[in-house]
Order: sequence, then C-alpha cells, then structure tokens
Amino acid sequence: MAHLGRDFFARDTLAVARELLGQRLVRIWEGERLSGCVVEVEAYIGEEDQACHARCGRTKRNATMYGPPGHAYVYFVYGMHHCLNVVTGRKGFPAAVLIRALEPLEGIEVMRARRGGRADVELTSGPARLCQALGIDRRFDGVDLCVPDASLFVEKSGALPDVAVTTGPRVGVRGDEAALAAPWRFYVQDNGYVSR
DNA sequence: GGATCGATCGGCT
DNA sequence: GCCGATCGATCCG
Repeated sequence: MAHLGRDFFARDTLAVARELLGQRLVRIWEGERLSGCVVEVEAYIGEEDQACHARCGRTKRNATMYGPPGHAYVYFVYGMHHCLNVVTGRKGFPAAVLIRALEPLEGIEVMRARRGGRADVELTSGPARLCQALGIDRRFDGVDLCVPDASLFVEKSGALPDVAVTTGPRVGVRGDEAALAAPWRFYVQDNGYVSR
C-alpha cells in the first residue's frame, strides 16, 4: 500500500482526522517495521481554537503547525512525554491532528520491550504511550511524512464506514466553552485500544 | 533570572 | 479517583 501523500493532509482538518481512522501509521526503526492501525485522533484547528497550542499565536514550540501539511508536529509535555500530530490544511494556518491511539499490527515485540513489558492493551492506547512504543521523540518535530524514504509515514488502508466511528469532545484540554464542546475527537467504536 | 504550567501516565488509596 | 513526576517553553519583571 502506498504512503499517504501531501494532498491527503492538505485538506480540511476535520476531514483528515476522520479519514485517518483505519489507516496504518508506520515507523521504520532500525530497519524493522513498527506499525499500528489509527483508532483515535483529535483535531486542533487555528488560533481561535482555545485548546490549540497555537491559541496565543506562533512560538518556537508550535512553529511546525504553521508549516506545510504532511509534516510531524511532535511536542514534549509534562517533563517526560511526547505526543505526535500530523500537520494539516494549508501552509501558514496552524492546524494538526493528534494521534491518540493505535491498534498494534507489526513489531509488537519491539513495542513490548520499549514499553517495559506492559500489557499489550497499554502499548499504544494513548498519545504518549504510542510515541514511546514507536520510538518517537522531539527529533521528529518538523519531519516530512510524505517523502519516499521517511522513517515515519502513514500507509493507505481501507476506509472505515461512518457507523464504525464515534465523535466527541477532546480529552484533557482546557479552553473556553466552544473548545470544550467541539466534537473534534474521532475514534473507532468498540476498539479496545482507544485511550481511557 | 525566576515562576508557572502543560493536548499524560502510572502508582496508590 | 487522586496525585506526583519532571522539564522546557513561555511569560513576566
């Protein structure tokens, strides 16, 4: 299956978020494929979105969100965790989709080792967990996912029907009423790897 | 230069 | 369910 290209990410952020569900996130780690099916995402859209890192404008930390689509935006938080986003929309407008959970598919032994032997259901069922399992840290911030030799990319898989997808408010965010209410979390219904 | 705090996780009650 | 870990970016002075 082919890598998803720039055109996929250079679209409306909510459409990208919805359609990322069911696709395969692949990390090439020391020549081995580590991968999982995307089962949970959240959209963060623009400076008006009070839950978005770009709510106070452009800074050194969030600069990648303002760059071209199809790049990874990886940030460090709580002194120990990394989270992976994919930049969406047009260059210059800050928007991204946070990858919150995967269902592991390939390289599970490596993931178990990286996650300290935790239960399989805890390998990638959270934004920081999946970064640890796949070996993703801030060195990936700004990396292009749409080049042929990328060590991190999204592989096209089958589309999920709407009946398999649930939406709801985003997890763990602060902000105004609109930000707290926006149903910009998308996840695969009844999938055991969805966080929480 | 110093204080604050976060798109989380895991351990403990 | 609650709380501490842990650190760099950001903001204020």
